[in-house]
Amino acid sequence: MGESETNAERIRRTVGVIPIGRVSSYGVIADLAGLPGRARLVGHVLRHTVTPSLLPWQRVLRSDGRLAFPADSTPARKQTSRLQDEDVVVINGRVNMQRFGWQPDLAELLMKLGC
DNA sequence: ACCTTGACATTGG
DNA sequence: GCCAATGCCAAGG
Repeated sequence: MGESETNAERIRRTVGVIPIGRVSSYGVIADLAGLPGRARLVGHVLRHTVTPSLLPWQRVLRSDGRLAFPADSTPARKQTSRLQDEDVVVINGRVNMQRFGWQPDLAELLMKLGC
């Protein structure tokens, strides 16, 4: 029968495509996953993902480049650490999207997603 | 089934 | 740049 892939699965798959050393945003991931306007769902899915270590969740930021976690919270520090490990510069809980922001060509993404 | 909470985005003051 | 209002909708209570 038809596609039985859940929204959560599509979102996790899309997040997994963000290259090392680059970052994206909740809104962009939602769009690329075929769920326009549902950025909040992306955050929800990441928050409830049981195996976060298998996903590059640290590369997903707010549209303005700020981390979604409260500044100086434990998760924020962990995310910052993981980003710096891949040479992404984080200053004041924020990444320069102009420099590290990444957004694939839609056709290219669909290829990678196996469509 | 209703209400509140969120790892959000966009627009308008 | 900051704040409020809206739209969004799955999960938890």
